[in-house]
Amino acid sequence: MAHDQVQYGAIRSAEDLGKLVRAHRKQRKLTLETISGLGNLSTRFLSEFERGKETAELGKVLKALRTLGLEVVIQPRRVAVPKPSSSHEGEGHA
Amino acid sequence: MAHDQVQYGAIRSAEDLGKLVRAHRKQRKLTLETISGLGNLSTRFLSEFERGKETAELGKVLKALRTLGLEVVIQPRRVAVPKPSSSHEGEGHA
DNA sequence: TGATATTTATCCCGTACGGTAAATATTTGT
DNA sequence: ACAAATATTTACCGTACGGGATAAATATCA
Repeated sequence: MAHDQVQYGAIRSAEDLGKLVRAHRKQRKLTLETISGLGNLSTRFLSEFERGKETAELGKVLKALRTLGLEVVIQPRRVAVPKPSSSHEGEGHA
Repeated sequence: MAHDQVQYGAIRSAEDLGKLVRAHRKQRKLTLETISGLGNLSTRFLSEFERGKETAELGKVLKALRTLGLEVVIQPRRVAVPKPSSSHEGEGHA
């Protein structure tokens, strides 16, 4: 699989966030080093963050998101919408 | 002023996030201790987080948000929309 | 004012994170 | 497919701080 479509949307965990970020970055063909330079963040941090590090620091996470052109929106949780239809989601664990 | 309306929406900084969270919690008349119990988070952490601690850990931040019934949405940054009109925004620092 | 909520201080263990270089993994060209 | 080029991960080390428990100090509310 080369490039699935990035699934922007609600985040439940650090892992979710990391995966989304990595997908977004890859899609734009940017390297960790590039982001590192643009955002003044270490590649080490970025690497761990994208792999779902729970203990990544908030400030750096926000900076990484901004650097990548991503926006964080907070809103009252919506009542889980059913789901249109797709075959291979990737929900995984309950 | 007792309770302004909580401004859900885009987050730019840890401070923004903390303020939003605190406003949301207050609006629901919940105490730090209550959230602490529900989310298994220390009141110390919650207090610092709501006051904008940049170094708060991502995992705990997400947990706090969930516990408060808030949802995090990530999306490509929208091109800054003009602004309808209001008097006292609170932009502040450049 | 009394009750309730939030902040601060103290003690302390565990680890985030920045360089840097080496080890791996992934991508690309032919 | 294979090798070369490029990207990502991992190991080391040391400094610095996160955050848990708990109690005392403040602040806020009714």
